[in-house]
Amino acid sequence: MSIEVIFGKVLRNIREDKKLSQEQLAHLSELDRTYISLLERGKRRPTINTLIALCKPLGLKPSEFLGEIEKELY
Amino acid sequence: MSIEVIFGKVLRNIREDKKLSQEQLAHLSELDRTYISLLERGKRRPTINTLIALCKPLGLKPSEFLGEIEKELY
DNA sequence: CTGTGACTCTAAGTCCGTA
DNA sequence: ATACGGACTTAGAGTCACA
Repeated sequence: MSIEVIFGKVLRNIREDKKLSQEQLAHLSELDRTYISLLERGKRRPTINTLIALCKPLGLKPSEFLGEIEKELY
Repeated sequence: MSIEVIFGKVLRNIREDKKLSQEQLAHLSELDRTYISLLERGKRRPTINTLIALCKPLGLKPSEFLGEIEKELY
């Protein structure tokens, strides 16, 4: 599975765990609502800056987020 | 300090620890030599795909790489 | 071996909307 | 609340010649 699809699945899992809507996460991370949707569906490859912006309101470290992705990669 | 500048410093540190030239790392990660240079000077914000491509030949996990960045951020 | 400017092309990311 | 599409602006991907 591609990196971006795995990224999207991890993002969705974490977001739903935190009981946040895409709209709420978009507002908190200062990103667009439709862009969060694109990311979760594996349609975009975020920059590390975007990753860090997303992690802040989700309450976990970027390294922890990537750790989740690595579980699927290797 | 901006994320991309920190990223560049971390990348350079790790690369030099591994005794690799930019040219060697470029070849191993299948990226362009001048692009490595841009990254190390903080002129680009890499996607997570680029980060993962760089980590493979450097022999560390992307999450470990981001851990180094977090040390400077927080 | 590396920095840099210039360049093209592609994708990131936004904003409007509809269902 | 989310998926999806179109149109759009900005910035990264990727390369080259030259210092």
